[in-house]
Parts: sequence; structure tokens; C-alpha cells
Amino acid sequence: MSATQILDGLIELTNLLQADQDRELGAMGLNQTRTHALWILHHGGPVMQRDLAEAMQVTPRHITTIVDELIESGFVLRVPHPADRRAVLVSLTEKGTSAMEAMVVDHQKLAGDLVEGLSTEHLAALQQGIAHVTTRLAALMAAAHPEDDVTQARDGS
Amino acid sequence: MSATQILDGLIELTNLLQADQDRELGAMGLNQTRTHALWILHHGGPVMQRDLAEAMQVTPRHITTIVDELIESGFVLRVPHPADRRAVLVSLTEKGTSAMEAMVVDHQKLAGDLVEGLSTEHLAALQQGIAHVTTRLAALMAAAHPEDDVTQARDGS
DNA sequence: TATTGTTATACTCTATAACTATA
DNA sequence: TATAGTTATAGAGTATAACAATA
Repeated sequence: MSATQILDGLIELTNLLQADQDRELGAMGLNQTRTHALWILHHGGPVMQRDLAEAMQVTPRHITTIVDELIESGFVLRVPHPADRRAVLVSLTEKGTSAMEAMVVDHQKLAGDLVEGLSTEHLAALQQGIAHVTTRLAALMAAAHPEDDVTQARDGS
Repeated sequence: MSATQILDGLIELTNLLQADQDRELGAMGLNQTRTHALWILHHGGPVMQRDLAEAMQVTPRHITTIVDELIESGFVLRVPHPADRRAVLVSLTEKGTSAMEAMVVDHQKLAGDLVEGLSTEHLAALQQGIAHVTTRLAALMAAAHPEDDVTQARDGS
């Protein structure tokens, strides 16, 4: 019986986490998609729109829109590609960089706050449990749908 | 350090869970919103669109669309309200009822599959950990934004 | 000929406002 | 006058297809 409780609890937690993140991002004029783009830039440095599209699994057309919006709000800018005149490099502005740095700090602080009060043993058990469930779920999904690989990692902001 | 790992793991799990559910629902012509409506009907029986709108926290106008789509795909139908000629009752069809029953079974099966292999102690620790984190998150959100209450419970399908 | 990005277009999800029928 | 639902309209997010400039 408690298996269902765990899954339900996980789903509830999921929804809260999402709501919290969406609100946090919304206050800065961001959403999940745009933040994902910033995350990639923050980690990998300037990239071509084409590569961004591939990394985010969206169409090149959509990237145009995403970058337009991020430029509008001052997080990134387009710079000419030094070697290919067809292409542009999308690069974080100073504002974009500091926003991402702040996001990392907030994320770590949130993580600490959430587990505050748990014993070391419970912490370890929780971490193992999450890993276990994630592995099982990935396996089940892979078994049910062998065609598409779920190897995609999402950002952790 | 492992606090961040837990949060990241949770986010990754969250994304997988969502992707899995979306695909499952999509195969039946459903999405989260439409399923939420079915869930409410499955639990509370026929309701007025007005009540559905309130329960789901969407506009009455949006409910019209949702019900239209659910009728289109055969999950529900509109029946006249016995006492109020302005209103209609939205009611599950046989197809809708059995779809929801199947969904409950699948949900329980998934829950069991996901925790299979965990010891009783780890199971208990996992459940407690999830509850702990959820409570902490709800408290943090309530403290940060006292205006809106997050008492809304989402369906667990 | 293949690739990068953009213009043009369309589809899904959701909201606000105005209106109709009934209470 | 207030309420239940619908028509009309709009905005965000995302996709496909056709096209321009460059490789």
C-alpha cells in the first residue's frame, strides 16, 4: 500500500516544485524553456543557434523566437560567428551571467533548506531511494518505448 | 553537498515522471488538464461545468472547451441538469469510467514497480523523506508568498 | 548541393470580455 | 439582478514549410 503513497507523494512534490520554480522564473521574465537555454550557455559558453536547438530538442525556428525574447530582456546577445557568416553565436550578457550565478546559489540554498532536519541516515536513504526509483522508471520507459532514448538530461535550476 | 544531489535527482525524476505520464495520456487523446477533469468526475460523480471550473481552477470558458474535447473523444457527455435549465451536468460515459478504472490500476502497478527491490526500511525512509521535503517546500513557499495558498491538491494519476 | 537562420503560417492551450438563456 | 454557459477574440508556446544568404 505504501508504494502508492510514495508515488502520490512524489507527484505532489513534483507539482509544488514546478509551481515554485515557475513563479521564481516568471518574476524575472523567464520560463522553463528560456532558462534551459541560459543554462546551456552558462555551462558551455557561446553557441550557434543551431547547436542550441539540438541541445534543447526544439526546432531552429523556435530558437529564433527564444533568442529574440532573451535579447529583449537583456540576458543574451547575438554576435557574428567568426568563421561562418551564415551563423551567429548566442552569448550571455553580464546580466545573463549574473542571473545564472544567482540561480545556482539559490538552487543550492533551496536544496539545503529542503533537507534541513533530516538525519544523515535519512538523507542517505532518501538519496538512494530517489536514485532507485529513477533508475526503475527509466528502465520501464525504455522497455515500453525502445525507439526513443530518454538519455536527455534536463537542467537543474 | 548531497542536498543538491537530492534536489537534482528529484528534478530529474520529476521530468521523467511527467514525460512518461504525458506520453501515456497522449496515446489516449488526453492531456493533464483533460485527465484532471476525468479524475474529478470519477471521484465525485456528475458535476456542473461551473463546479468543474472551480475545482480545476480554470475559467468557465475553458471548461466549455475541455468538455467539448472530452465529448469528442467519447469520455463524457452533457446531460441536462434536473433542476436548473441553465446548467448541464458533465458525466462520465462507460468508456470514461473504464478508462479511469484502468488508470487507477496502472498507477498502482507503476507505484509497485518503481519501489520494487527496496527494503522495508528504505521504503519507509523514502516515504518520510518525501513528506519532509514536501512539508518544508510548502512552508518556504507559504512564507515567501503569504497571499496565495498552495492548498490545491492535484490528481494522482 | 547542404546548412544557418528567418519569414509566413498554423495548431494547442489558456484567458478576458460580451452576450444569451434562465433563475 | 445574478448565474450557467457560450460566442468572439487574444496571447503564449511550439511546429512545419518555404526561402535567403552563405558554405
